[in-house]
Amino acid sequence: MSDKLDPEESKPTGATGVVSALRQFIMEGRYAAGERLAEIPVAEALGVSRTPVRIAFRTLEQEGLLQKTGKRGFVVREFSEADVLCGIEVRGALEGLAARRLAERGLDPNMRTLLQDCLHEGEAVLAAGPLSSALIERWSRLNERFHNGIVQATDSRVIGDAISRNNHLPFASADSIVMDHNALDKESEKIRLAQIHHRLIFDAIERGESARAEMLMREHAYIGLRYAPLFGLQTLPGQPEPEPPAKPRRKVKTKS
Amino acid sequence: MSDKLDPEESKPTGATGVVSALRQFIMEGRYAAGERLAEIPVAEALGVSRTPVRIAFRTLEQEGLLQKTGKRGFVVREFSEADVLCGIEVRGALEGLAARRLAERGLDPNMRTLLQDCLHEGEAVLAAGPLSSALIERWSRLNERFHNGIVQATDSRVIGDAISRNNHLPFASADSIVMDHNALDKESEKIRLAQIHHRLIFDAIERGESARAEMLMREHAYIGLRYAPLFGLQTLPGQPEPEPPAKPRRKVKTKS
DNA sequence: GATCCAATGATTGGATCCAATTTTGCGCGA
DNA sequence: TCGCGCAAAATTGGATCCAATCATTGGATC
Repeated sequence: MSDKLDPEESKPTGATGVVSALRQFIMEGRYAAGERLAEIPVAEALGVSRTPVRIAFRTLEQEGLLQKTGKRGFVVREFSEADVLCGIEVRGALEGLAARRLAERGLDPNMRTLLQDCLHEGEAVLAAGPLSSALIERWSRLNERFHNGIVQATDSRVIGDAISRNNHLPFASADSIVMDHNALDKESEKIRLAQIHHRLIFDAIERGESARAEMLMREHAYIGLRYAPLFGLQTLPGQPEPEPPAKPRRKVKTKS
Repeated sequence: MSDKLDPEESKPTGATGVVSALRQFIMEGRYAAGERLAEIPVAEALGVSRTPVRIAFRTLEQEGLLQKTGKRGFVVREFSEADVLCGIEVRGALEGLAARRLAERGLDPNMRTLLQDCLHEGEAVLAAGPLSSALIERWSRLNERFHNGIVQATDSRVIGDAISRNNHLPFASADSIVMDHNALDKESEKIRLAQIHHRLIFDAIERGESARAEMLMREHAYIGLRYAPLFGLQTLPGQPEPEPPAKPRRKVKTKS
């Protein structure tokens, strides 16, 4: 409750609290990419002892946000544009796998109604007039339920765990689609398209069209990145590069 | 050096040593699936203090080998047959993604020679007469180099990290193909087929046939599991189930 | 006899202390 | 002036100690 955004006063509760506090600090840029993190300063900044910080460092290393540097210490990992694309493609591959399996094994009634609820909720959001922050919040929740639902409908936690770990990367989660609250009209187009994707994915799953379900889900993952230029949106909030039109950068031709 | 398999005498060096020791204990079944692990007994068994054990528990939890139980303590996670299949499919999806990207972006000369070396080495292993444990070891190494090479040729560590994390599951790594040292003739057939897969994958990558490279890599992942009955081998070493011939277990039909 | 409450034991989480290793800084010599 | 080496400080890893919380068992009461 008290670990919101107080500068130096928030004592995170427990080691998990330290992990989430550090995650937040890294995402906010308070610990810049490439910066070295030592245990003692971080412990003092958070008002805890070194022990939970040490555990948190290892956890964040496994999550991929920190990186061992040489023999001693950790640095905040920096992510390139290629990393962002890879993270999104990994999510597409894994969620696509889940969708395919679901299409092959069939949808149980509970999951069917859950997904349909998400579709109806999506229609409601789109019908509710011009996009607002509250509507984005509603969309975000239903989007999360839709994606989580498909993943959890798998009969094993293995895929879900892999997706969760990938989602620890700050840009790779399905919830990081809508960003620009200043271009709501353009974001609205993106949500409209995402809703169409959801309908098509549900439809393909229900019909048992597993290959189509997989491919639609993989394409759906690109919606936050590759679709942005379609609507006059920037790819990444911080970086102004709108997308080089065509990069035929094949490094080496097959020597025939 | 000293942490091999001495019952109660091996002091693992460092926290990472504790992690690998526990991993080994879990794989060997010394800590059975579902068994609860407490810090103090494990620390005493390993001859270290509780601190590295605590860190190791968190690490193994992230890796998926341990699981929080209620409010207190960890249990060794148990994996179903569905989990095994999922782990293999996840690897196929991710390595397939890597192969596709590699086919699309082109192969740089170093990687090309590395992969070709693996192919030549594979031919040499197959030409070296009847399969032996030493040859299996050679195959295992080249197989690892081949798979790692394709993954690391990606221009981002994100896919490789995801695969590494998946490979922490004891059954999901590409190196867990060959198991049965008592049916070497049959395993030899599997290696022969895997070598063909490798050649085809390399060929598809080199020709830029990205979709084909991806699909071949995904299929290749099944070789340890789905291909076993083809050669009269058991699917899993411990479990005698050779594969139910056909399971049309679609749970719910689409109500048309 | 059963159920609920309390007390004690067990176990985990955090803090501090100690040792080991690495890094940095300063001085001396070439 | 540059490089090498030694020493000191900083930082990390491990061990132990203390507090807090959860579980189990025993007793008492209904």
